[in-house]
Amino acid sequence: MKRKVTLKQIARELDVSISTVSKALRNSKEISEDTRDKVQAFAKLYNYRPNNIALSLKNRKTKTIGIIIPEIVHHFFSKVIRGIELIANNRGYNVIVGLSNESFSKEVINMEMLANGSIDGFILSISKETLLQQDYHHFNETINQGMPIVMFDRVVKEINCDKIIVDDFEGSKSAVKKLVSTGSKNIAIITTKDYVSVGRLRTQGYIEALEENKIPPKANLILKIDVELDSEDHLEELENKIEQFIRANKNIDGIFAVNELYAVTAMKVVKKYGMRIPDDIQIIGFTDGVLSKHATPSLTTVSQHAQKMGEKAAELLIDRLELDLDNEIEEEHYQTIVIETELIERESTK
Amino acid sequence: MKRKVTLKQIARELDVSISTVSKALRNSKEISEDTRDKVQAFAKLYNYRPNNIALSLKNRKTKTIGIIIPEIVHHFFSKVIRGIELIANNRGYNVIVGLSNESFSKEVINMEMLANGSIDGFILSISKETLLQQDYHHFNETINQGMPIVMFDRVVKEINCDKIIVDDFEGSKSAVKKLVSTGSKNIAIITTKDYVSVGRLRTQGYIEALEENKIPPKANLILKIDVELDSEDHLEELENKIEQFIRANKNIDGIFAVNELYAVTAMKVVKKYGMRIPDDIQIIGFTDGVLSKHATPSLTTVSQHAQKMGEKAAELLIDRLELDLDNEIEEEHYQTIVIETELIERESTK
DNA sequence: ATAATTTGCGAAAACGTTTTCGTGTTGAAA
DNA sequence: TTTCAACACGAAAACGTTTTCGCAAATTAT
Repeated sequence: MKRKVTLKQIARELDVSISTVSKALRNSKEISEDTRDKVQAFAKLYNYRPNNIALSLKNRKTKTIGIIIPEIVHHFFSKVIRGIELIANNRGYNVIVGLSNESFSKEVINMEMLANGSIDGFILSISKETLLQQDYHHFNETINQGMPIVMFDRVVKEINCDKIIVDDFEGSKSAVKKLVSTGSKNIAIITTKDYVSVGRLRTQGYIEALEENKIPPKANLILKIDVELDSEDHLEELENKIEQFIRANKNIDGIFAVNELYAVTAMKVVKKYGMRIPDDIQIIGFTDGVLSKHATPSLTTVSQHAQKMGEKAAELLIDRLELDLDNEIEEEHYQTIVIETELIERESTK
Repeated sequence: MKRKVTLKQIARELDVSISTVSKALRNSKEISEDTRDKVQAFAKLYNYRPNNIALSLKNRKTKTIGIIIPEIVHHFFSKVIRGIELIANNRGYNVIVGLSNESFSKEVINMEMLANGSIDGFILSISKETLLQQDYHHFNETINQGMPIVMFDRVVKEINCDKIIVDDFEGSKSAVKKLVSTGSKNIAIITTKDYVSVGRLRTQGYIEALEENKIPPKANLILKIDVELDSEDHLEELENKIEQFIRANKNIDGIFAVNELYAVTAMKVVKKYGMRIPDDIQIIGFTDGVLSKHATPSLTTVSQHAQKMGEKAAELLIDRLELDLDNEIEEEHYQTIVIETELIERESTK
């Protein structure tokens, strides 16, 4: 087992100084051709690679991006990561992932762990618990220490930073409009409680779409699910809630669900009651995940372009990181980029 | 914007030496109670946190694990990551993720990037292209440099390292046995080409289960899919292949598919042909992902306990990392841990 | 009062780089 | 022959830690 070779070892072996080795490897003109060749040959032979940690310390930047997300076993988030990783890698950055697991304290701890020099900046989506408690001090502290943050999807207006969001409002509106235009009269929405910003926005889009079509929204057609039921362990309970809801409103002929899970669960219930999709009832979901694509019938859905969100987030962050280097004048101009949604029509709508 | 405070700054501010500050913060007995309190108060006030990079350089370990996987938008892999992250975090490690995207060169580049000091060890699953080319030099080089590797799921016997695998052979055998015992006579398998080790093993399990039940395996009931068709872009082609296969073998009354995608696609085709599941034909998949759970009918499947695989991998790696510290005697005793599979029975079987 | 010990702290090295500055040697110009 | 520039290289600082060692002052033991 040969350990990694360092400049010092090469220097000793070749009987020159460390600085000479370093310069020779970087093709400095200061070094004679002779020594340069000799050093480079030796370095190649022993497969020398500069130590990243030492470079990070010296340069005071790590070329690493920290990602904090609530959950990784999730089509949307993993697609975002893929987008981030793609861009990051192309631009010479690595990606380090922390999971908050929807918990406030894990989010804080994870961020503190990474903020102490391990990374150059964050890309994150806020945990539900944090949104609920509305405690954002850790974001501000991080930013105040000069570490940029880019938030995506679950963002919050209280924090001043770059943001990538999906147009939840318009996306949801277009989905509901589609239901209206294809003949649904009693359109229900299955959404989250309001403190989840994306849920709230999608609910608003639903209401506005109805109003624009002169359909008065009815409170009993709005089902707000508690986020606790989102996890895979509470599938049954979720199903029960939706079943009750549908049984209590037999006249529903269109459902807009704010995520995939709600949509497929609704579909299951609807099928159980013998209603035909899309003839008797149309369904549209949000997030173009693997469930929508492979459901039977396949699910019409609002695509969020998750991967593009990740790519944009990475670009924004890296741009800011590399801009900070030159312009030490802090360009405190934060952007919020809206990624357009797209209605992907499949079999669950007419 | 206040930059992160360092020992040096605290020292200057309090008019003591850097070493005094360092010792005071670590509650060294060398330092008087007076100075200790003073330093600690000051550090707390300015929210001092030691710089991870400096620590990494000094200690020559980063407390970071590198993960290389072929694809992150994949239920199995993201569950593994979740398991790794869980254990890693509990034991004070971070996790840095690289994606090979099933490509040999990206795998090599990613590993080289991380191996230069950024991480203490690897957890990885080999890309299909690497398996195809059978070029494993990068693994050996990494190991030779004293950086431990733990492989999971897609492993290879040529490399000497810790491994976590699923019992593909037994898992597949038990699935096929289940089909036999519930009355299927003509059982087909939809699998991958043989160079994907897990595909090969599952095919072997299928054959052995048949033989143990005195059913002669028939070549025409074995469909080997080219991995190129696995991506989401080739769904149609995959579906066509499976459709042809089923049409050519109308007597099939049981299907064992070596992954979720093949299983749900087969299900789709079967339903299209008006066959009832499980009455006319039973289906079992492999990998307990979100598709199996939410398919209609829900899919009986062989669960691989992906999260547990990740946890075990992380434990194995960290154990070795922390053992190396004390015992500089290299305990070159590598383990291969087999995670038992579990047949999760749902609606697609009798 | 002297010797021995303890106490409290600082200097410096080390981890692996890059880079600035200084310096001795060489060759050419004066 | 003297003067100067070019050349080729080394020493040292810096990034932020931890830790070993040394040393003066204070305290205790003789």
